[in-house]
Amino acid sequence: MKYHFNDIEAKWRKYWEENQTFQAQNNSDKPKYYVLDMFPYPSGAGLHVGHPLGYIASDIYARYKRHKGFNVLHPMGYDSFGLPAEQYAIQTGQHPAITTETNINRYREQLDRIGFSFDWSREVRTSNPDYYKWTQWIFTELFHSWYNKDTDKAEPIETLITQFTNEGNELVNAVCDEDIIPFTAEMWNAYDEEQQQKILLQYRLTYLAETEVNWCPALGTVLANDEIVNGVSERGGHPVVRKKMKQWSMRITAYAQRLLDGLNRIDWPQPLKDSQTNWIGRSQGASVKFQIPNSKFQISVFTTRPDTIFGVSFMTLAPEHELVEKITTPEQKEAVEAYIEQTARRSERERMADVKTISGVFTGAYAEHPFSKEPIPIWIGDYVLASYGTGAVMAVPCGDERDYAFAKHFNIPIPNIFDQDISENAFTEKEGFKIVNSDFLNGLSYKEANEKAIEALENIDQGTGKINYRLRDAVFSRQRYWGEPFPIYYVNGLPKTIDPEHLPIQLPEVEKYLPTEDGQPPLGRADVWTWDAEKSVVVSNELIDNETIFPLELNTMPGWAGSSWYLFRYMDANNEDELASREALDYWQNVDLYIGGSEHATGHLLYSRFWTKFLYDREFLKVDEPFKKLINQGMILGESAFVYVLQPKLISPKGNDDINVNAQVLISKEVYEEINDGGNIESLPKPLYDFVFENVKHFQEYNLRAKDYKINFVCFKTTIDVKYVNISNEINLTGFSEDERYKALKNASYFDGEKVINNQDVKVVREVEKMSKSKYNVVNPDDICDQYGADTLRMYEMFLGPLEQAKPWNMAGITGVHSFLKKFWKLYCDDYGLLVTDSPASKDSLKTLHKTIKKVEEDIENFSFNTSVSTFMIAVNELTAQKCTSREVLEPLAVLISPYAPHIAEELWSKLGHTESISTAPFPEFDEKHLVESTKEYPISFNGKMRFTLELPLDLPKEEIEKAVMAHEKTQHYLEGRTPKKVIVVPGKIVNIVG
RNA sequence: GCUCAAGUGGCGGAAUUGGUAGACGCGCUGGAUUCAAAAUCCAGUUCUUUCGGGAGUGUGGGUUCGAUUCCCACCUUGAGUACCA
Repeated sequence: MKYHFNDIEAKWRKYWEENQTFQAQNNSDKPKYYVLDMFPYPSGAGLHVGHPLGYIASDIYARYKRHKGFNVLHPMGYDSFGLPAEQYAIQTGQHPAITTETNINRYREQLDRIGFSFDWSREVRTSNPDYYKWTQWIFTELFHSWYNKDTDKAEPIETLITQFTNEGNELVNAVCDEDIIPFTAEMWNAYDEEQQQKILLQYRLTYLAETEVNWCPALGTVLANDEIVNGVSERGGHPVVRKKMKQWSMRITAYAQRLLDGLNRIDWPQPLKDSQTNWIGRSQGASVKFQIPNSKFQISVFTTRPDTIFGVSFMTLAPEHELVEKITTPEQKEAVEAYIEQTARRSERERMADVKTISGVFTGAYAEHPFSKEPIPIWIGDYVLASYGTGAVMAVPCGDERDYAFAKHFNIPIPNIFDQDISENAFTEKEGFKIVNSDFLNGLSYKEANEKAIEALENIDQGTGKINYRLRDAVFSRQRYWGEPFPIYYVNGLPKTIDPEHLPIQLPEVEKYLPTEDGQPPLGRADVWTWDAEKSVVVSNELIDNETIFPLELNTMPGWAGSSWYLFRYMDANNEDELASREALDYWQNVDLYIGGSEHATGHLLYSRFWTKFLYDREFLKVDEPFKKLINQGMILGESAFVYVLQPKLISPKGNDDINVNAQVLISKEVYEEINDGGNIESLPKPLYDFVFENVKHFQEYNLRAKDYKINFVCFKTTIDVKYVNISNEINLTGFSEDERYKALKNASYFDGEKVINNQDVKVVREVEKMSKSKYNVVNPDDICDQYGADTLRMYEMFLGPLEQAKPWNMAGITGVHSFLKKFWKLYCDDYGLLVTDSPASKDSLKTLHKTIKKVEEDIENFSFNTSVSTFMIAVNELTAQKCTSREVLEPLAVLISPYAPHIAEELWSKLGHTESISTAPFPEFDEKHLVESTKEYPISFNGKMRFTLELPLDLPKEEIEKAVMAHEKTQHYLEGRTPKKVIVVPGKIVNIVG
């Protein structure tokens, strides 16, 4: 019986599928455990070896938990709405649903080959109407909710209407729009329906608003802040401009504090928590109002340093600030307008890149200091951002570096309110100083002055303590086709939701996936995209009468809509009446272990926490955090392959024509660096020179045009697709024949440093880069499975190093893991059959087994999967040496390894006579008694250096150990005649002789 | 610039509370088997050495009988972030 991994793996994949081995039950006496992977976007490129890394880790954990007696939910699905399918549709006219389906099937085939224990009966796809029905439903729930700051949670909009009806809005403490007009109960009741709806829209958790958005003309859509990197779109790198549009927004800011607080209760990597904390950007301080004398205007600012209020020597407004044009004096008008124009012309990119230049202009206006009543000049400057805080700052040059630089640049006074030196730099510390020159704050510390200043501001009604967040409300509309349609239609321009019983509102057919000519989103092209409010059906656009038949929303939802709640759908994936049943939600609660990449830190992971908290507030869920524990798996990098090429050329006397001579030579990196510049062939090493000269001359004999041309050459580095490179970094040039890209290289020669030789296997130079199709360094897991099997792939991916660490994919070690599995197999059977016997195991074998149980269990609990692979290797090496054939050792060993290498474990398990899947077997129990030793190999150190070991009984007392060591002949040798000053004996550990 | 993480053989990496540095695997060297190769098996493999030893976990200090592990300073690399008032 040989280890035919391909047959074995196919057999067990089939068995698991037919027997639904990994189907989770929604009611069970066992404790529950929910293991989830971040679901993939099914791209056309398929999976590469980097994708399954996290899936393998979570699968090992899920299988381990099953052995440990848990009812495990371990599902998989697809985040199947998204841009690439739509881009492809635009280019080819192919419906995105079709490409998506094809891609999903490819993913599924690839996933299946690796032997994951997913419960596929619960698969979800965000683009499936049965699924997005509930995404739409959650949207309507958000629409019909408001955030009550008094109860600190979301409530149904009805509770707000009741308050309006009874007492108006003055006592309402809600998270809402800023420009709310106060009204009484009488006024509310007198408003017509339309007026009331307009007001309610200012309170809803999802609302329509003119928003300044990041518009990407090239993609024809709005992007979220986290979809923009360095001022260009994350996908495609297209420029992004600011533009005002009517958009759906989500009032995530209502949850800012709770999103922050929740971080303390979840087990996530610190860097991830840090980036959410930064993204939310809480800062505590005060809001201060500065009056502009002789006018009705006042400037409101936010400051984190109210203690420095007496250090204010000017104010700066963002150029976009609405007061700028109102307060600018006639004398300064020209300069101000010129400056505004100048900043508007600068692109976001420029403004970001250029942090050094200080610019600004005086408006001519003055504000009044709230305490000293001194006039304060008001400037504008583009270092103040319109989108943060109030778009205005009180500038304290002695305590803030930007204010300091600005003041220095424009010769504005810098009053010092610290007992510190500020002649060179601003003093920005918050400790180790006393306030001076500050009236009633003199002599106080930061903390004392802060409190006192806020109190004083509140007393004169010029300010109040305030907490500010950097987090903005999330724009929720996308001008896209391939996304969830909004369940919204418009009556007189006011949005109304479609009742839940009529959901889902399915995506309409369109003939093209582009925006319309007049700039409407692609859904503007649909002919049947109108809501009949009486019959509750989508009907043809011609029927719009705005009485019973109304236009539907043309935007679609963003990618994060479907992924914000999918974890709950898996709990009851096929439920047609609810998002998931109450019982399923109560039983599974939330995800115990979530594994995925760190790129979702401020997108998916923040939004899904927000939606979970909302669903919790509205009592659909019993938990308010989606993912209890989260692990970021490190990226697997590709090892791109390169060769250096010398290309001989012929150049016409005038230099206006050149011909590549088909006599390329591959050269080493060293030679390349020497002759890098190209040019005259006289500079080449002799053998190369001869080769080039001979070939070019030969060429010229047959090409009369080139007769007078000058011989020249260029050198370049070129990428070789890794599929042409073998495990020893060699490429076979003849293997190139069918690939257009390498046609020119097919017949290239090779210069080995001494001579030019023909058509040899050449070694490539490797460089570590991100694994991607465009870098030709993608390794497909299917190929590994073909060659070595899924069990080898699984173990090797784990063996590469710690899960969280980024590491390059290097095939060099895979043979070691593969031969380990062969060796493991040989423990159980040889060519003639099963070797396992019922004879009792030796003491040593039991020790090996229990040592392994202990280590593997600890490793899995600590997610240290790489070290358990080594542990298995050691165990197999030892058991092979011990010639162990005992069932009492080999049977538990098969269970131990089954989370890692499930196929081989199942096969051996059935050979051992079991009829049920090994996944039902309990995890072996560790028994300390097999590891108890009677003696210890004591390391004997001299001044901390280990010199030799000495075996002594473990129960030997300290004094006896010392005696035995001192009596040893080697001790005298290492002492070299010295008398030891001290002998440290730690029983069971070590002996150290000092002196 | 700021924040965080990490620096260990030729390579990936191991070392649980401070206690035998380099487990395990790759690669390399030598050997067995073979007509030969693959595969398999055995031995060796941190550096250095006058073969007694000596040095050694990014660098320099410190604490300790003893430091890869703890503390301080610095260097390098990687990741995130970017005028946040």
